[in-house]
Amino acid sequence: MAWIKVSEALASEAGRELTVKGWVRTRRDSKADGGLSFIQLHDGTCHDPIQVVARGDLPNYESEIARLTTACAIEVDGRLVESQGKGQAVEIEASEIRVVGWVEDPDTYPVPQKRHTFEYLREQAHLRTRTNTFSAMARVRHRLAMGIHRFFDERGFYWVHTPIVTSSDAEGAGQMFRVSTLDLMNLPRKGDGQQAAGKSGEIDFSQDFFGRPAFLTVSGQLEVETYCCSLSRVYTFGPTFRAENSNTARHLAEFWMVEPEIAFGDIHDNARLAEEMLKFLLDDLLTARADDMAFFDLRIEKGLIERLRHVIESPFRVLTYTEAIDILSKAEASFEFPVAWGRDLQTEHERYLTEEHFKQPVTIIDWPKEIKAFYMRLNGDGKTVAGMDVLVPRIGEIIGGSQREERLDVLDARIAESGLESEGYWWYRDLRRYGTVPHAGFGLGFERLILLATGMQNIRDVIPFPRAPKQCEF
RNA sequence: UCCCCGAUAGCUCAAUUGGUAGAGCGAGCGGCUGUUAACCGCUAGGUUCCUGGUUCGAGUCCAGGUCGGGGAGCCA
Repeated sequence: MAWIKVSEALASEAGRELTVKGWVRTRRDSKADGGLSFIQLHDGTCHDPIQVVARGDLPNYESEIARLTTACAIEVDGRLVESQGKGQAVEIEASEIRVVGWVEDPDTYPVPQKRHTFEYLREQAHLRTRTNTFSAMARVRHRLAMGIHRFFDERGFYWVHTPIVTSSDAEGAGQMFRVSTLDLMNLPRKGDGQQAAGKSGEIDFSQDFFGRPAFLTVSGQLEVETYCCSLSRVYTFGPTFRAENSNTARHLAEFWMVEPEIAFGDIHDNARLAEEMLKFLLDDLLTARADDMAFFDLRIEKGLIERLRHVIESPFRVLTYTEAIDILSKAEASFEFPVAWGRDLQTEHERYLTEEHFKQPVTIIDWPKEIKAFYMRLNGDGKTVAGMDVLVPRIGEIIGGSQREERLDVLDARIAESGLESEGYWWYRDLRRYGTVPHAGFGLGFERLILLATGMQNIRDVIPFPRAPKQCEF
């Protein structure tokens, strides 16, 4: 008999002989018809389990089948039949059930079939994917990741594998994780040839693995710009690391980021690309994972699907920072932090704009240069730069991007203003020396996209093994 | 990093002024039923987060720590 996925079995016509393999969700027994058991079997290929009917006359019924508990792994041979009961169209009439793996102690199995808090399941990250929510999350995450590749591939973008280990500190913004093979108990010091613990003086990184300080990347942007200035349309998609001691439901120390970069494009092309991408991804997800999305809509956030459709169907509101400040200063809401031109927007301001004033995603462009990174293109007014933040309800900032400064003299001035050393950016400056071109790009926090798409509240629940301050189990 | 809250059975939570630690869910056994968030009965299950202190007596009060949650900052 052909071994098929549960998803395929559920979509098949009755009468088919088949084999399915998976894990028991529940077993219910009945004394009817000489005894039988109903087993809900799940293999992760779709949201719904399939019901297996095991008759009492199966040879191992008393010895094994009647002792199956949640999470036992089994193989089932049988025939797909129309279900006599309500709740499912088809079920499997088992002709043979083989137990592959038992659960050693059902009483202490960490994830029995009952409600659990997400906080508890986080401590059981190796088992939580056996629950409805986390298997749905895994399928949604996969679909969104594949959607990102498909979206860009269909539009002629090349996926560039920017390095994880880097010596440049991208924006000088985020705290970085150091990568080193030096002996922490005996660090080499500058000054003389002798190495001795406790000696004063700076650490001599020339003796480190790379011969210089190295870190985990906080962004692939600077590197991907080099490919953009040759391949025209590129993107990175990979893990990113921030050593910030931030403990919130929206931050991770290790997260995945999508960073497209387009040549011969400006801030408006950039904003359009961001909007088109988000809409494509959400629309594709609602179609391809309708089963899981219905679950999130029912159990995680009521009205989720309707809200996502609203995001897909209504144009994003694009406005300048100056306009945003104007709206906020006229707002009747009372803010904890003051609203004034030149100050960064606080979370409460972002939420007001996207949740209360516009009630849809908002793209804010043209920010004061003092509060944005050095590489953002200086506008004609000399006061603002072509930066861009996309804000969405409930999440806040989901995308941050900009048109890049392509003029070498302006870039050098901005590097100097920002107090950075221009030497480290020699290769970044070279892009402006040899065939410079207007270009733009943005970074999308992949896990924040998943929060938006699923209605989940905590970012640690939309990545398989979350890494955060004091959290690196598994 | 800052502010607030919390930690008691496998899980979620009770426990009055400091005085014998309980329930629901889950689990095991039995009953009933083409069951499906099943239902009914019985049973088992505890170093009350850690260290120290106050007290005749601490789950409860005090100090320090660890971990978790909510909010903020920073950001994606």
